[in-house]
Amino acid sequence: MSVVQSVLTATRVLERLSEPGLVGVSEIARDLGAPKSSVQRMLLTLKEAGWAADVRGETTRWTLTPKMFRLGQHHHAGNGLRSTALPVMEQLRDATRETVHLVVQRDDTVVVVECLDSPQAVRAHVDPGDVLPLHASTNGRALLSTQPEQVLRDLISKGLTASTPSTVTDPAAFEDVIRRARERGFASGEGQFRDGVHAVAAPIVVGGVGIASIGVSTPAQRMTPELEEAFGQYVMDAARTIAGRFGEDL
Amino acid sequence: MSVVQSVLTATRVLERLSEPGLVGVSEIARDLGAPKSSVQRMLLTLKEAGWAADVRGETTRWTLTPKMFRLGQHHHAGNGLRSTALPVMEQLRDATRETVHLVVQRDDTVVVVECLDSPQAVRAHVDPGDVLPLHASTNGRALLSTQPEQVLRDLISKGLTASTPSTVTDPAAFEDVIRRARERGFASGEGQFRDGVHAVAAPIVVGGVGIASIGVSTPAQRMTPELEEAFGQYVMDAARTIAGRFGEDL
DNA sequence: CCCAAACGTACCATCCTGTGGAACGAGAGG
DNA sequence: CCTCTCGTTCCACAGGATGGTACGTTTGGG
Repeated sequence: MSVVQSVLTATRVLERLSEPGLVGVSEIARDLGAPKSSVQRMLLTLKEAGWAADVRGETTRWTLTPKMFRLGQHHHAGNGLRSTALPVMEQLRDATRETVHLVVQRDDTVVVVECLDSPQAVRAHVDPGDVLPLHASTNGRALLSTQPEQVLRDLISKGLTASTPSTVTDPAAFEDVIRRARERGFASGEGQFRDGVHAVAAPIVVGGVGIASIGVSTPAQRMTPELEEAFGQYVMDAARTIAGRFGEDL
Repeated sequence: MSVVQSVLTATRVLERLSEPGLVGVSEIARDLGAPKSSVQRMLLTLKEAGWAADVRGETTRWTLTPKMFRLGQHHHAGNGLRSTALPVMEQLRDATRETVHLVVQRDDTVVVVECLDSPQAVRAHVDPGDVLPLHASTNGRALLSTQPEQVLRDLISKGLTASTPSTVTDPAAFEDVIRRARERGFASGEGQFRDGVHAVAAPIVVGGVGIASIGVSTPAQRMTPELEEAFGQYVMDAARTIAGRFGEDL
């Protein structure tokens, strides 16, 4: 089995970098028993790829960027989480008799991980793998509501494109939407991404980080303020349950 | 700036793998615009290095191992956590007037991330970077108490080596120690790693995973059962505070 | 005060390693 | 039966990765 040597080296460097504290080129080289120049090149490469960052002081030290953390969380969210979430999603679907979906964030979008269809004839649906805009999907807003103000501002400054005539694109109005979601603990919206669909969603928060979101979608005509509130409680419960169970499998 | 090409490819493959769902060689190759054979070799390499795993069914699919998640957590714990923990550690030191330290786990050991010395003349001390055995340090036991039984059994089956005459090495006795720590919410021990040092420690649990441990070490002669109980409450409070604040920085 | 050692960085000839096209066997589907 | 796609293997070539070496600084011991 032939294997790419430099990648093996790269992984060893990454492992070393994951250790607490900042390290210099020479120290890594010593630990790995590799030539300094090779390690130096490796670090520059990893920096280029966005995995390592150099902290330039009197002497250059290296550390990992949050990329590893993000990718790890992201993967875990999409895979480990799916099996954890499924039973809860089934409960939620049976309780609401509406379509239930689970999404994770990817950059400025959300990716649908799983979708359980409502048993009713008229129902909302998205396919696993579908990509929705972060700002124009209820699940995306639920995720946004867990994130620092700065992230929100960055997103807004990129411009909020409309997916339907109802999509909220005004910065101030959008901030209100997110603020409301923070207060209630769940997000809600009608026709933001697709006309005629009303959704309610809550973020799944693990370790203070919103790693995924679970939501319920209904045809807009079936939705009432009372139902919205009730579904809100349901999705929050479901999100908490999933978050609680999640992470027990290392 | 010269850069290792293959590593750039590797990172692109890893990023693709972090997406939810399993993927095949061809799909990755298509997404990346790279030759199938290159991707295939890359995947074998990543498997060899422990980052990717192949799920062999009728058609081979690939996914990430938990390695990325673990390294990411580990790094975050050692760095992001340090700044989060410092103020809490200072409080804890001032409240107890004893040495306070923060450790993270690495395999079957714990690594000291930070140590704030007691203001008293006679005091315990460890240096940041010091490596202690998981089973013979109170912080290690605190971490162990958060982990599945299987991990505990694995550790015991490797044999518990004694660091001092007092180190608990008997499997049954050790299981009792961990069980006690689970019940109380913190671990306590005297002279397990160094004679004359009595420590109390609580795990910092984020998302169900014990990512670090915070402890108080005193010279054994200063310790009393009442103090142990009081310090236990202190470290648990500190651990909870840190866990709560942690993770808010993406 | 100077020398030695350790740091991060840069260069470059050599050689080895990664490349990617091509081909294979196996299934799936029409 | 043919075709398309899957994962997998092979190999000659070429170009990139290698690591010894050297340089400019900074530290700290003598």
